[in-house]
Amino acid sequence: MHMNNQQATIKDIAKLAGVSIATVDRVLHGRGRVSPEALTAVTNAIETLNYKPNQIARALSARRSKIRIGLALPNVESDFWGEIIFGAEQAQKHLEPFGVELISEYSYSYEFEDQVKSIKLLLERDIQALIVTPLYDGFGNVVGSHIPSSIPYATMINDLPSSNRLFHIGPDDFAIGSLAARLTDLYCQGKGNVVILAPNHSMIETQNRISGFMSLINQDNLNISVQRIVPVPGKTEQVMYNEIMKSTEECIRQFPDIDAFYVTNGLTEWCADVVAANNCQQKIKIIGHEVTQKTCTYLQNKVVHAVIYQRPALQIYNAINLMFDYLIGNISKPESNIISDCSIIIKENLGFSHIGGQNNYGYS
Amino acid sequence: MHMNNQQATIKDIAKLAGVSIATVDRVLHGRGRVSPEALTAVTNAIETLNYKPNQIARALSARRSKIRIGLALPNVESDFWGEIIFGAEQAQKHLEPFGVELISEYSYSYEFEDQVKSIKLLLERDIQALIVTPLYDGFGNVVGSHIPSSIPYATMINDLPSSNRLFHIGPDDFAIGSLAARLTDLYCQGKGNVVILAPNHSMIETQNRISGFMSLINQDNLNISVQRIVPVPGKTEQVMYNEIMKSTEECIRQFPDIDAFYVTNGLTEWCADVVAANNCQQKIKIIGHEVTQKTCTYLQNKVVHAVIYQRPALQIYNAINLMFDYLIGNISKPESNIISDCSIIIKENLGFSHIGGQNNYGYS
DNA sequence: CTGAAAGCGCTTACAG
DNA sequence: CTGAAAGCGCTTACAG
Repeated sequence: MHMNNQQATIKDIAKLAGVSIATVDRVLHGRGRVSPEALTAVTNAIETLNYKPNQIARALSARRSKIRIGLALPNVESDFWGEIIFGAEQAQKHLEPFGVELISEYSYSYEFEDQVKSIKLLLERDIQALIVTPLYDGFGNVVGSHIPSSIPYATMINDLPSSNRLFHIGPDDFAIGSLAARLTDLYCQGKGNVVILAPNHSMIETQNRISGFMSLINQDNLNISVQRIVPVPGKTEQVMYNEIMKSTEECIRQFPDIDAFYVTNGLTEWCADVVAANNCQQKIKIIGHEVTQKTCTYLQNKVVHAVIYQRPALQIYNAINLMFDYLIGNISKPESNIISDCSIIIKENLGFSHIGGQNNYGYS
Repeated sequence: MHMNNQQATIKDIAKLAGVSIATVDRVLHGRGRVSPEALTAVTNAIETLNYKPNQIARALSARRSKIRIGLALPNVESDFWGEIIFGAEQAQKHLEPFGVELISEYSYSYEFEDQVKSIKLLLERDIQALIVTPLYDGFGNVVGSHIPSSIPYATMINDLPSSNRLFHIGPDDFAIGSLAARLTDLYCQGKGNVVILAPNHSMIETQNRISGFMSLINQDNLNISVQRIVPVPGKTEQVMYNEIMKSTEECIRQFPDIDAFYVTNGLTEWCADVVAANNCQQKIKIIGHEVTQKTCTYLQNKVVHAVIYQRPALQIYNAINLMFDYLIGNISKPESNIISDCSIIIKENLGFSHIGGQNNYGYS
């Protein structure tokens, strides 16, 4: 006898509906043709027994056919994208018993064309879904147009809002820009001259961070004066590296009464290199983004004062899991825009913050 | 033919070792008697094929016998413990297909004796493991002695370091005390008089937070002067509520030049109630712990300035999953002391911080 | 000490 | 349109 405090199984509803489990399965997935009578009988049985498919059994069974998810990612700033890769590996490990295979293609620059190549390669390998951090060229072209509509895809970190992506996961850039302004205000003790260093300046994400930054200053009437917003050019690690060093150096010269740098992206450590080299760390605070190994040291030494950490490993881990749940039918349609939880990292919480995706039992 | 890029299964190693899968299983779990020859053959096969048991299949099979995990938790401050319950429900949902059943017993006070009763009730219900936030009486008695050694148990939030608990998960209280001092310093713009309000004052966790707070002041030579440390008595919500209101009121009277309160525990909102009622929010900053609904409002209104959030839902979610992994043999011995990642919550990141365990795709 | 068999709950050909 | 059967990879009695 079936205990009624147990979860009903497909067998239970087959029995109650007076059909075979194959028919129940057909109803559950809406595939194959089912007679109207069978359909209602099964639907009712599902209702009365409050049937929830067992995901484990579903997964074990699904193992017979591999699920391939492609990842098209830049691999430029090594700490940041390395953490993404780590998160993908965690997801891989977690989903391997479910028959999931991840196929990665990296572009070693922020060039749009490189990414288009990556996506082509992935599509040749018979992937069922794709996760991409979309890059842009200067002409409004987006990678979405290179993905056939049969392949569901998600964006991560950078969005393609008007595309037909399945979902996007990433920070609220405007909000973290405001947060950066607050941190700047706090570390400047309520008064200071700031220069904003903006790599990837033309990207909408960067623009939003800057807007958020300016907005809080206005809204809260902060005594923070933005001396200049400096676009830092470059689409490869080497060029960006040289350019941000140069820009930092110039700003230190040009603005002798500067109190803080706000670096809008993960290149914070290179700005810090220059500030430390010029021995200005007492005078100039640095507020930035992301956590790299060197940034940790600079936080310890009080060269960098606060960074906003978007937890890249967790983002891709979640993106992959969400895509899997979608492919396997656990969820019919994910939330379209998932805002990542970003952490404030300062010297005093560095020790217990789960950096690099390590030690987070929530996903390992 | 077995593709060598596929994970080996128990069948593969059985074939290679020339035994049945039952024997392989015996070797894997060290149960039953196995001949030395079979043992080495299987061990070698496992080695050569780099065999990893499929957790999904294991779980599906394990479903035939329920796993019962007991939770002995206080349920006093409703927002905080409510979030714990939410996290447990998430874990329940996640692990239900694995045949896991959670059995909760709550104590509606922080009284040691109430918790001992809870544990007795749980033990009567044939649980295989236990997770507990241990309470203390005034005589050094601990709940560990009430748990038979056959039942593995974990502590959460409060530790029993010298007990034979399997693992502990919780914040580094000393470190978050230091973090609180830094936040106080920042919001006081580098100078201020502080009163520490300390509910659960006698608990080692509270003591550690206070030590951490004082320690950073000394170590970094902060211009923060702690006017007084006020123990707030009470072991039930009602009493604690009255007492912290009273203490806050008295401090506002007694220390007219106070710049900030540091509330060492999750009762921050009640301190804020009094500060707001006395219209002191312009003058007195509040730094505290945990996030409640009212605290969110107070953060918005700048009555409370910063709280340190230990993510209770995530902690119990992780504790339950870890215990499950241990029971099912996925991990032989968890790390003994797992430091939770605590978040800084301020007005500017309230909007995108995943509060209450909601929206965290890492565990739902 | 060992192996054949049934079963966990689902999916997927296959044969009607 | 429908159902019996095999299978996903493991565990658990049961019979030798």
